[in-house]
Amino acid sequence: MKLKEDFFHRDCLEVAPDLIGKVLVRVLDDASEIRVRITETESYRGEEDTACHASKGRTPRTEILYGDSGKIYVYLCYGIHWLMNVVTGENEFPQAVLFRCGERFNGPAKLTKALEIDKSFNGESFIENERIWIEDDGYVAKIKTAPRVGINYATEEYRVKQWRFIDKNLK
DNA sequence: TTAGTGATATCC
DNA sequence: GATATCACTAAA
Repeated sequence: MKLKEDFFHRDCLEVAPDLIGKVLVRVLDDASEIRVRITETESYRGEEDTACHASKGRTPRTEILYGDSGKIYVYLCYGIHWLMNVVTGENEFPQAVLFRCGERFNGPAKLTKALEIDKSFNGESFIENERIWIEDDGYVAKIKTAPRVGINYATEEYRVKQWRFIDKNLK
């Protein structure tokens, strides 16, 4: 069953753990299909979250975070790596969930590389998309939380937040 | 531990 | 126009 907009139209702190165990389906240009179970996500929530890209205000890049839930936010990190997020929650409230890790893949950039994600996906949606979507196959994950990683620039208050979600059954 | 890489934001 | 920054990876 494909996830609909309802699923994404909630607070990212609800969506992120719910995405654990879901299946990310990607159809490549040659029509081959890749299915990856999501094992790790992180929430980035609001302008007051100093780890969130939107914390410095609304810019052309972060504009999408203020937009419709279910949209894909892809951005280039360190000049090499594409990281993929999905926008969640209400319009005008910038928040997103980062896909950090999937089954067989450790690391957000390996994930996007394997799935051949690039900036052409930025602004696309997971809802009613022919190239990429997310399915619920009934698998129920055991969720464990942890502090987010790679956000040393954030303030102490937000560095310690347990906004990283991992499937305890794997790892 | 460090180099590589390039879009973005921020400073002229 | 210039430069500092960055939610990473691979090689050593």
